[in-house]
Amino acid sequence: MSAEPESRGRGKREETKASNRQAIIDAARRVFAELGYGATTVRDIIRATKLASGTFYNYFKSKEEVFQALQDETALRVRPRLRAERIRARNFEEFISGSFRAFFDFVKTDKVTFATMRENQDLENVRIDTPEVIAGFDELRVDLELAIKNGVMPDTDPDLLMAAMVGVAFEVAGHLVRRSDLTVEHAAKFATALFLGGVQALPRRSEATPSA
Amino acid sequence: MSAEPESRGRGKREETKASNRQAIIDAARRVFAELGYGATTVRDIIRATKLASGTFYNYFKSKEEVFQALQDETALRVRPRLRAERIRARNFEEFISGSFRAFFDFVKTDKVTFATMRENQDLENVRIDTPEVIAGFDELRVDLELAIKNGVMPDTDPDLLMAAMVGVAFEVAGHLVRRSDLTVEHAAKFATALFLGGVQALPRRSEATPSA
DNA sequence: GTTAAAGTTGACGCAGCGTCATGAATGTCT
DNA sequence: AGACATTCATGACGCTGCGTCAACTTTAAC
Repeated sequence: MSAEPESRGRGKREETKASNRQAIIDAARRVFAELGYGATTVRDIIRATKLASGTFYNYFKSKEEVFQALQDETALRVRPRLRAERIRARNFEEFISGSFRAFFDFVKTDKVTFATMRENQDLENVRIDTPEVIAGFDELRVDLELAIKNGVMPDTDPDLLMAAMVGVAFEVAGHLVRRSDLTVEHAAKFATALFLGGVQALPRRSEATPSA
Repeated sequence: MSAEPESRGRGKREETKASNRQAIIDAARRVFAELGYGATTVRDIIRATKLASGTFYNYFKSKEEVFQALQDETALRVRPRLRAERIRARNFEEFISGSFRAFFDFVKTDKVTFATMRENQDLENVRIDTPEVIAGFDELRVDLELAIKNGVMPDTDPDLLMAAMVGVAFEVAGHLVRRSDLTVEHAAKFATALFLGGVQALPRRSEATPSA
């Protein structure tokens, strides 16, 4: 009666704590997907689990917080892919096209997650502003700044460029999910071409920005 | 005891109907701005009015629906401006730059509306998918298709181009609201340059798309 | 002035919210 | 091993918002 298969030496306490938390997150994912974020109640989530209602609040303050946890899980899966693409890139073109391709690829294969993440059957949506997601955006901006410093890219406003890439990525991804005739390949080519062609024409910081 | 100042010959019935509806919408605008969309309840809205709770449901099905009405009011103000800019445009450059400038201009002068529209103090956001807004997007797409037909623009996927413009517009607008050092002028120049430069490089439909 | 239609009102039943006293399970110390 | 302390699950509780509906009031029609 020894040698538990569970990860080494964690006390039973931590054990169930982790498993309860995960149970709630998993239930939440299922319920959000089924009812949509707006229509889901904390009670719906906890009912989809073996736990009692009070227990929910030992782990999360609200359904928003569970949703954030889901977002973070997702971002945690996507970020490394994007990172890898960008590190692998040997020039600016690969940097851009790799990023878009990786993101669109994720979106297409993981439609459900993206759909739940982006919009629900109602009009309710949730801002994608969890720490993990913000960190992902920041990573992109830092890399853009690096590209500028290395002279691979014109010295333009990296904030705006990041915003533009994010905007295009998400909005095009929306079409990618909805339109069946649209391939990842095509979407990525489109976005890449737009930015490669456009970046050269962007206003340089020395010209237009008043300073900070 | 005659000659009411109110618009001609409308019965008293229609009169109060319109005024009640507007009272609810106005109250909603105030309350959303104060509490944020997520935290606001139908009761909060109706309490900010002289009406009884039941009356709310004679005019709207839910707070979502009032919000949509607000969105539509906003879109109704923005659309004509965008339309005007595009009609005035004598070439593709003016088409693009006019659109962005008009939109950013609206956003900057009407920060509150845009902020309430886009995000609330919580993480909650609402999808901007009301009929009026969609119609605005469609208008843009139709104009893009026209530009393609006229040979002013390469024959690329107008859906994706529209998505890209919308994505950039909204995401950059977000920065415009937050960053005080960012001018409408700069943001518009940025977005315009990106698209003018980028569009030329976009994949043509004859090359890449398999068809419909 | 009478009657019909339309619209307003607030009380009602129902459901979800977040809390908290209770008790069970786990860890600790001797 | 047993006794005590700690941590945590539980579900009932009070509260608030939801959407409905029967009763009433106001306007329109004749």
